Amino acid sequence: MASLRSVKGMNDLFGVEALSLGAVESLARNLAKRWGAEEVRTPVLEKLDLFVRSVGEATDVVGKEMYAFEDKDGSQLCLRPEATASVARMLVQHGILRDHPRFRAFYAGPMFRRERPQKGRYRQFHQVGVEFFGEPEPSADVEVIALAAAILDALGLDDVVVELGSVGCPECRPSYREQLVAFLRQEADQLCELCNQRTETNPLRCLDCKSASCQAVYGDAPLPLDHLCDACDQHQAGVEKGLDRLGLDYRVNKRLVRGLDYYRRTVFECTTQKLGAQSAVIAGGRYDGLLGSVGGDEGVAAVGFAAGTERLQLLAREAGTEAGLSPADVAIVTDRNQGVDEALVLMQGLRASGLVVVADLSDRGRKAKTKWLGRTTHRHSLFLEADGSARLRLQGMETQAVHPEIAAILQVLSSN
RNA sequence: GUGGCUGUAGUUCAAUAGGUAGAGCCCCGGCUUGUGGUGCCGGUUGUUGCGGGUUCAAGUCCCGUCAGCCACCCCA
Repeated sequence: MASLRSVKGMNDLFGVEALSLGAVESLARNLAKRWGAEEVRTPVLEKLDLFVRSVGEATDVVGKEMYAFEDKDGSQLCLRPEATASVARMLVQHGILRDHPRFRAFYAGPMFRRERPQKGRYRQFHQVGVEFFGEPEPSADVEVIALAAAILDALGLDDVVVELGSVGCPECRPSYREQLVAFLRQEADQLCELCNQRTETNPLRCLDCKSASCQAVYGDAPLPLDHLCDACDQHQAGVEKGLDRLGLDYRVNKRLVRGLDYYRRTVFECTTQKLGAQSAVIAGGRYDGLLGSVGGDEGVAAVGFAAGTERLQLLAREAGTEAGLSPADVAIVTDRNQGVDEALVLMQGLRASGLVVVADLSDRGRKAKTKWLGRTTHRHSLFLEADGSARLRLQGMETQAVHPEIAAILQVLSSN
């Protein structure tokens, strides 16, 4: 068995685990619908190149955490590490934007990243997310953030903070980046080894280094928000104004950056202190131009976010709002294996009328069956006696004898 | 990829200074209670993660390995 265990970081889900993960997904799905998003499903397996070109080859997600392999025909495939690139690819491949120049997508499903597993982080994990395509205006950013906030709110999560920032656009980012790199090089001897590496590979990410000594230096660093071009600046102002108008709480974080290359302008993150090192629960932003990197129209705007489903679930558990297993409507028990056929007919009828029915029709003893009833959650129970009579018990009510008119029982139960 | 902690029945855990592996829960059966998680009796379950080593003898010591958890990295 040891060798047949599930793969490291990939978990079997059953009981409340499976149920509450599904509950989080449908909660997000229902809310996304209210925002006009429609559900899409894309394959779990994609061409490796899709992520190399959109997410970025230099990013950790693509560079070191991807499950990539060669298919039998020699093509390079991988398990998707995220879904945004896939959705973008889908839109281009099917020319969806011709019919729907503004398209809002919702998705839910498993993603794969080969990292060391820990609390709230698994190699196969789940995300729910939305992408709004073809909407360049700040109001779309506001709607996206409002949806993220609505999901958190619906789960009763009030210790999650929305942080907002901007990483600029191809107009203003290059010059800002140069300034930042110059600053970093000047302070190189003050910085940690990692930040010195990042200075060359991804300087923006230095800004959220966890080292206290680095942060001390970054107090004087040029920040992206202070170096936006006029257009980005106005966009940012528009987003903030919209959020204010809706009364949504957020905190402007001047040094908020992203790990994926495709972000432009707005970036935001919903964070918590309750998941150990995994503070990000929902993260997103704007990625205008992403369609260009997957072979589509460069000019198409896009905003969206992805939420870690397990992380939402874990937070709901701590908040006491996690969905639990629901009780059956009726539990049926026979006396030994007497009256099994009658029981089957009854169950068929009850189920046809929409009730959840569980039963123990085995030839086990009365004791075993009453024990079973005792630990099985249900609203009503029906003890079918060998003589054809039945005892109906409503939860919390006294036992009462009932004659075996199935129709009458059905009526009693379904009118409840 | 790096570091720390852990690894005994399905599960939660025990096992004095190394001496032939135990308990609760759960599960199964019976009795009792005229029938709802009661009480009593009985029963099943383990290559003590795996592989080496030290020893007359290792769950207990040493090495390795794998797995889990937590942290770093990174991210949702």
